[in-house]
Parts: sequence; C-alpha cells; structure tokens
Amino acid sequence: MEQTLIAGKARVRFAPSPTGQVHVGNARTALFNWLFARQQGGVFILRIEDTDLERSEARYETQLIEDIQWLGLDWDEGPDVGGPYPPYRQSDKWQVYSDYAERLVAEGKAYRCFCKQEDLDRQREQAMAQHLQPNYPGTCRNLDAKEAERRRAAGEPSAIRLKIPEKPIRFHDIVRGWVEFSNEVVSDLIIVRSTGVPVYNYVVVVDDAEMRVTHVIRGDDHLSNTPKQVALYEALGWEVPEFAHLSTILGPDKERLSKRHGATSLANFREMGVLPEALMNYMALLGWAPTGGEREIFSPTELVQEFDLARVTPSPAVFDFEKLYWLNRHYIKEGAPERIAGLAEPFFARALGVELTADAKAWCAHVTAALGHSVNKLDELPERAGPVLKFDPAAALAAGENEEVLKAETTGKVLEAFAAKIAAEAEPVSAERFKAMIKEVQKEAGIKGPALFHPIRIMLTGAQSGPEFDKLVPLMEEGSRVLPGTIAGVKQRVKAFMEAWKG
RNA sequence: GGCGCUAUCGUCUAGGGGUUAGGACGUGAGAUUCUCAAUCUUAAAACCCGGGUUCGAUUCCCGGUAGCGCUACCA
Repeated sequence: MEQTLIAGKARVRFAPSPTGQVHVGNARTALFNWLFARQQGGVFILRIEDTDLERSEARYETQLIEDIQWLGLDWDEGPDVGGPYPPYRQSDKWQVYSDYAERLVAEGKAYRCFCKQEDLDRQREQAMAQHLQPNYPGTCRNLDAKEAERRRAAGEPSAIRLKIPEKPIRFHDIVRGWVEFSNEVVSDLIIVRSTGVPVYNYVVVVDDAEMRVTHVIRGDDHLSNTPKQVALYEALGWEVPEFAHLSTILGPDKERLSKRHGATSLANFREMGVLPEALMNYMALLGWAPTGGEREIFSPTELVQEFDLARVTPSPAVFDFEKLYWLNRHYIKEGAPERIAGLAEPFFARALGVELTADAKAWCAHVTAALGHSVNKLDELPERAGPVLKFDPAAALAAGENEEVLKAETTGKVLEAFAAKIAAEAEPVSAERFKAMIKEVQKEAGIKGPALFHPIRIMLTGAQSGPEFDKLVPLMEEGSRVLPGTIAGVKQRVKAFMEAWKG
C-alpha cells in the first residue's frame, strides 16, 4: 500500500455498525466528520461496520442511510454510492485481514498464541488482585517460530497476537493534544481469534488505512484503544492518521445519554417534529462554539464555513432538550411556510384520524401558519390547535377551571347577548364581524375585559385561555367547510354550547 | 484494581496571569394581550478542592476528589 495519506486531501469516515437506530451521539460524530470534510474540500466516507454479525441486520443499514440523509449529510463514498476503495461494508473482507495478519507473523511483528481462555482469565484475575495492570503475560511471545508452526500443524488452536514494541506510544489528537501511553499498559492484543475472525481494533486499522483515511474523528470511548491501533499502523508500516476524539454526550443525570433518557435517536427526533437543521445546529453547539462564543444560530452552510475541529471542547456535554426546542422554534418560524406545513400534515392526519383532502391540507397549512410559531416541535401542533380541532360543550361546562367564570353573575348576560347576535349572522362568520359583535355586546351590556372575553372564549373553545379570536374564527369556519363533521364552525359551537348551558 | 480523558452560572459555552469573568437555553420580574403561548426588556446565577510558581492565579505546574471511558479470542 502506498503512503499517500496526509499530503493529499482530507479523507474522513463515519463507520457505524448497523445494529439499530442512529443515536444522537453517533449522529454528532457523523456531523463533525461531515463538517470537517466539507469545509476542507475533502472526502466524506460512509462505511458500514458489520463485523458483528450477530447484532447486524441489513434492514438497519437502509434505516441508517435514511436517517443520516434526513439530517442533511451526504457522502462521497459509501456502500450505496461506491468509491475507489471498496468494499464499504466489512463483510466478506476476511481474506484481506488474514493476509495482513500472516504478513505480520512472517515479519515477527505478531505471533501465534496457544494460551487457553481459562489460563488467561486466571492470570488476569491474579494481576488485578495484586493491583497490577492485567496485561497478557507474554507466554507465547517468544515461542520458537518452528515450534509454533509445529503445534499449529498438529491442529492446536491459536490466535494471532500483535507484539507491542517496548517504547511509549504517542499520538496526536486534534481536540486533546499529544497523548502518551506507556507500553507497560498496552497489552499484546489478539488481532485474529483462534476461529480466524479478526478483531475490531485490527479491522478498523486495516479499513481506515486501505481507504486512505487521514483523520479519524470518533467518540472518545475509543481513546484508550488508540495506542493499540497506532502500534498496528506502525507494525504494518503505514502512516498514522490524525485523531480527534469527541467527548461523550450525557443525559441530565450526567450518565451516558441513552434510550432511557427519552427520544435520542434521529428517527425519534424526526417523529417528534424536530427539524433537521435545528438538530444539526444544536448538535454542532455540543462541544463546539465559534470564536467569541456569542453566536448560536448557524445554518448548515454557515456551519461548514465556521466550524473548526481545533476548537472542539474535550469535556463531556449534557444534552439539553430545552435548548434544542428553542432552536427548533426558531427554525419553525424561519422555515418556508409550505415546507413546515408539509411536515406538519402527518401530525394533523393522525390527530384527526382522517385522510386529508387537498382542501383539508390547505386548511392544516393555515392552522400551522397561524399557531405553529409558538410550538417546540411539530407534534405539539394538534394540541396547540386543540381549541379549533376539538369542541365539547359538556366538558367545558364541567371543567373545574372554568367554574369561576361560568358562575360569575355577568356571564349569562354575555352568553345570551352574544349567542343572539351570532344566530342572526350569515355564514361564514368573519374575524372582523366576530370582533365587532363582541364590541357591540360590550357596549350594550356594559361588560368588558375578562368578564366579557372569557365566557365567549369558553363557549367557542371550551377554555378561558388560548390563541386570539382573530386566528381562531377563520380557522373554525374554514375547518367546518373542508372537514364537516370533524371541525365545528362558529355558529354550530355557539348553538350547541347554549343548548348545553340551558339544559 | 490499573491506565487514560475531563472539570467556568442548573445546562451549553466564551475567555484567559491583573476582566464589572462575556453570550445562549432555562428560571424570576416587567412590558404587551381578554387569556395562554410566542415576543421584547430586565434580574439572579459560575471559575471543584489543596498545594506550588508568581508582585498577582479562575487561567500555568503538581496532588486530591469526582464523572466518564478503556482494560476481552466485544464493537
């Protein structure tokens, strides 16, 4: 393999295993790789790490690709688009791994190990009991090559171990600086199991080197494994790449963020109605801040320009849903109305339990435009629009929070007067007419402020607080036209409420 | 147990040998509105502890503590 690493353009990779949904931690790793590649004019590679055959499933790979694309990332090489260094999926590459391993054995940089699992376990326990580093004691390290070959030929099972050289291992990390490990604490690791299956730490090195990866950007759970990998690069005579180990994302309890903290996969966020650009913006801010640290809002394009791997913080970060929602509100407000409405549609369809006609879709778009700006995430829209979507006079009259307003002495007068006016009104009732009628009641009955508005509000929506009538009335009228039987109109509401009120 | 990484408001962070330690989310107050949400204004809120180095450390060094990770014929 030629040495064409660092001199050429940056090549980075995101290498997830297809074992389930893409988690925010991994998504953030993917994002930082992508930002780095795009800003350097480099290459972003997607590699599927499916060596863990038991846990990997093909359908997860499709899911995974969809999820990352939803976030807004694209890649130049990958299992779906190909590239100059295939395969981009690890299965069926075992021959390559085994060839390199044999080469290491032939060169004396690795050796066959015949130790039994029970012995290794025992030695490990002993070392720990004596407060020592539980390293492989080196039993087979200096076995005579001919002797080893004889035992192998005789059918004795053996694994292949890398010989860790007797010198400290240093490597450079873009976010942490130089990191050094004493060789005393790095054990001769198995690179190929006695079953012939290569081990992860070995496989990544071969894959990264074969794909000419120049910058390994990954989670910091790999930091302690890096010296082993560096030793492998060196044994194989390959140039060691730059590393960048990203800190862990924690939950509010400072534990590693996981399902138990709620929605944490890309699919979860999408289903909640979090916009991809909001999530991208938020994830970028977890561990990175621009110079000055005062700007918070970054479009994907701006992130590509401003992002700086060297400015990434090494300390772990707690995932703050509130801040994500704040950004999401911002992007819901800023987004093209047609796009936001399109994204909101499924939430209405589900809440209403009906197929949406073209007219109904247009109506949903109006609801979204009128009420969507105050919502944290799109799935809250039906609830926000509850005053329009739902109508239940009996429940409104029974609600404890309405009690005080309903039994106020002026309430009956307001209700009667307003209902009479509405009854005489032609449909549809306009927002202007509605407001004018309230004014008239105010003048005629001499009642104003909350005593006037609250009863009318309860009559119309069932609650004494909610969005402005100017917004509600047109939506109710249009809704009753395009979704008759599902959405009640203004006159219908008033009539039904008065019947319930009297009865 | 060993080794590694980390440590600024509740949270995300900026900063850095002398600063009123800056911004944002959230929280409190006010404005606005019939009301809720949103919005605007405003306030409170932080350098983990102990030693050094220094005229001076939150900043540099060492130690401690805590959190996390790795320590496998897991990935």
